[in-house]
Amino acid sequence: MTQSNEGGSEQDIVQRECKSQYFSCESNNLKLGEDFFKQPCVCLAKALLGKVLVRRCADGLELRGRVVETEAYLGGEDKASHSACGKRTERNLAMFMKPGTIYVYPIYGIYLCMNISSQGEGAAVLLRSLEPLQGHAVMRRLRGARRKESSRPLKEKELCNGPSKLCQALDVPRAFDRRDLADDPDVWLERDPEEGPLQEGEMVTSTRIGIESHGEWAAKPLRFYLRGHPCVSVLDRTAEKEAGPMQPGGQTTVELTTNS
DNA sequence: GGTACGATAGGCT
DNA sequence: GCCTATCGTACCG
Repeated sequence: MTQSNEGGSEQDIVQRECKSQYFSCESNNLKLGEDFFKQPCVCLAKALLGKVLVRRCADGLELRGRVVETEAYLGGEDKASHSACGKRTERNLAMFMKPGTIYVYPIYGIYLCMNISSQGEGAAVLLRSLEPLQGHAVMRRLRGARRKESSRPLKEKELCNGPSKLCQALDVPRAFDRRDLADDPDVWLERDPEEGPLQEGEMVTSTRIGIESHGEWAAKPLRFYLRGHPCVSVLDRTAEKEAGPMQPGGQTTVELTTNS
């Protein structure tokens, strides 16, 4: 039995979300072009925070999620990068393509991760988590596909709070590898019309996740997330303390609509 | 609520 | 044999 606060079938929910005045489907003026991606890896990783990833599905339905956590993989001397020491393979070729190129790779056999090529040889930004904005019902179905039917329902903040979860929730396939995020009908990035520039203290800088085996590069401050945001995958309380007290109004306040 | 653990799976090198 | 994860479960406060 599926249950929703708003009631109605999945189709109803989809219709309602699509009609939301907040999400105009004619939002070309919000779309980020190639110039946005043409910046150094760390700058792009920070600039992506607060931007909105849009996925237009085959049936025309649009799914949206706000980027709340990223990691920079620099290439070259960055030992944790797939492109460390300039290593170029069939798998990671997208990292060396023009800024804005999508790099999708499979991990642990069953999952995918989505990156965006930046300026810099072999450099790319990993998208680690999103705040679901539009298409929750579809995201929930996509995320539930691989879970046991008996398992507890996912909370809204759990739909996209991990690099492979967001690929599942937004139906990002391996076939998106090497496609251009600045010029693709199925997937793109938008500015959030409601969001101003990041306030001081609103971003946390931390270490990257899951790369413990890479020695000193595991300790580099190359992960960035929106402070206090419920959809961040892994919190770093130490880094948050070192960043000092939260500015008044500096905390990211988010109202998630269901099952929070 | 959180944290920690083992099991999982397939492609890449 | 390693991997930029995730899930279900157990256990703790």
